[in-house]
Amino acid sequence: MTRMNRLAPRRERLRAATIAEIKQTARDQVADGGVAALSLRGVARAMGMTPSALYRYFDSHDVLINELCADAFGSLADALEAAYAAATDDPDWARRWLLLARAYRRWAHTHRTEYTLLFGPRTLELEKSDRCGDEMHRATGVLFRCLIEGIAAGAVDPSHLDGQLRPGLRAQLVAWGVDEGAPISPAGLAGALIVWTQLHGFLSLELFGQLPPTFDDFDDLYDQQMLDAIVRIGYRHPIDFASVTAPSPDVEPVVAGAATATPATNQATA
Amino acid sequence: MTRMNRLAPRRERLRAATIAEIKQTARDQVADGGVAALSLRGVARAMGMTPSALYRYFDSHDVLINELCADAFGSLADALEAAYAAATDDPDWARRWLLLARAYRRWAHTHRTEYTLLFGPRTLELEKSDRCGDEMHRATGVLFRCLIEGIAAGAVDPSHLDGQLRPGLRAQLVAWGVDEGAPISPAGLAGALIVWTQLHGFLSLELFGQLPPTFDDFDDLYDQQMLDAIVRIGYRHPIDFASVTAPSPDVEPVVAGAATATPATNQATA
DNA sequence: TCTCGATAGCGAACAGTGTTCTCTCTTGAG
DNA sequence: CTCAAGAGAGAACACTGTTCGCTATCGAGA
Repeated sequence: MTRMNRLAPRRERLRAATIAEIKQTARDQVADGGVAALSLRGVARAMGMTPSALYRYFDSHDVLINELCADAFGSLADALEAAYAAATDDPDWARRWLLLARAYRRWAHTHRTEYTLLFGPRTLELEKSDRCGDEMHRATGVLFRCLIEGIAAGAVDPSHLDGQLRPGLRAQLVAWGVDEGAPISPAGLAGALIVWTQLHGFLSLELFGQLPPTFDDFDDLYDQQMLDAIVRIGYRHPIDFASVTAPSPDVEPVVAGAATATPATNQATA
Repeated sequence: MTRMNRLAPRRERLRAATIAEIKQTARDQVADGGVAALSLRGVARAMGMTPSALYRYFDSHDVLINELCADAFGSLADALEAAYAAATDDPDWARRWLLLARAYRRWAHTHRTEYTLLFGPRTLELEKSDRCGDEMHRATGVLFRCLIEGIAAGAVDPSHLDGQLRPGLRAQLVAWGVDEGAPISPAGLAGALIVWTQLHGFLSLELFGQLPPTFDDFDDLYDQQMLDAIVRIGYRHPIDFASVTAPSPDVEPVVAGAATATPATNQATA
């Protein structure tokens, strides 16, 4: 352990670089052809390696995929955190929410293959406390944080949902809130779940091609649903749907600029 | 062509039976192990056949899967149509909607593997006007019919959504309505899309294990979201959330009794 | 009743896959 | 300078989808 601090990392750096290259090659392979087209032999071939050599870095085909999932969730979480951070100075909470929701959708669009990887059916069981689950939790956490802050700041008042909660459901919500350490009423949690469900449902339908095919553009429909959703859970101020959606939705550099924030995950956004 | 009407079908009957057996065996194989576990060789092995013999009935592995998807959509559509038909005598439209929504969820639960098959990412491109797409359209059609009838009957008044529709979005909605032949306002279509998105989003999250894991039961949460959704799009009458959800949700035989309606698809529900 | 074309099925083969061995070379630390 | 740890190669095994050629059987027309 003399000057190992400098030299020992040498080998580990090479190893990390190889891992990164494998992952990137795998992502490319997934990009054209879907998850089913990801083959270890193909990755090895593209890298000029032997298939067996890959097993020095990944125990199996499935753990590679799992690792890609975790990276993708991390990338999504980074994008959302950056978008939310960039929007904190906006005094209009509805607009903050819309920017965050748009950031989510933009990530889903620019990382289509990763999105299908994440939100398609889980073919392989990922054990709890996995890195994959942690990163997912981090991503959804940003959404819930935004909603909770809106409620806490008084911009949203979900108390009218109270009457919808049967005793059993209320108890479940309370337990969940305690588990998450979220200082928020059961009605607020129910409202957050409504919005999260709406957002996820829309993107799932859109990206898997199950929205009306006659549409040639779902931007406005998405904005409308995301704003209506917060109205529904008790956003107190009137929203001018025409003006708030006016700024062209595809120029916002919110996500793009944040992709390289943490080097650990920016490979997934390349 | 003498009495071919009687005898020629003999061979075709055998062929149809073999096709049915192949599909059923394939479904079983998918049931434990996911889509990835469906192998033609495995099916052939289980049937005491040669892999190559299967190609007399299905051109390829992907075609088989596509056929299973179409069957599954057909089964879902049957279940929804039966549930909706069974609920038409209920004078309370909200309750009709809830029964239909529950039927959807029950189908998703009892046909978990089919559900993941249908709403996971499309690995293989299904060309338009495919039987798969037709059956899907039939299934979603029931949902939209219910919503449209609620609006037409005056139980739902979505006109407050009108202010949310920017001109471009309104035009798209109108065009879609014309394409579907749905005599309904753009606001009504937007409302129907909101509800459909909410329903799909919930089931997608629930069945793919992305709702809060601390919950031990999502029945009440589902009912709450489905009822809140119709309130949101303008259901005019007050809903007693406590009483309408009171009847135990898992005794309703709506779907089960209807599964054998059409022999063409009941194999998928077996 | 006999014959003939269509059909079902078999068996071998090819190319591809994940995975596991063993064996060799290089590299970095003592 | 030595030597263990790591990286990689290469062969092999069991499996996959798919194709091709062969052989029975079956049903319809003569």
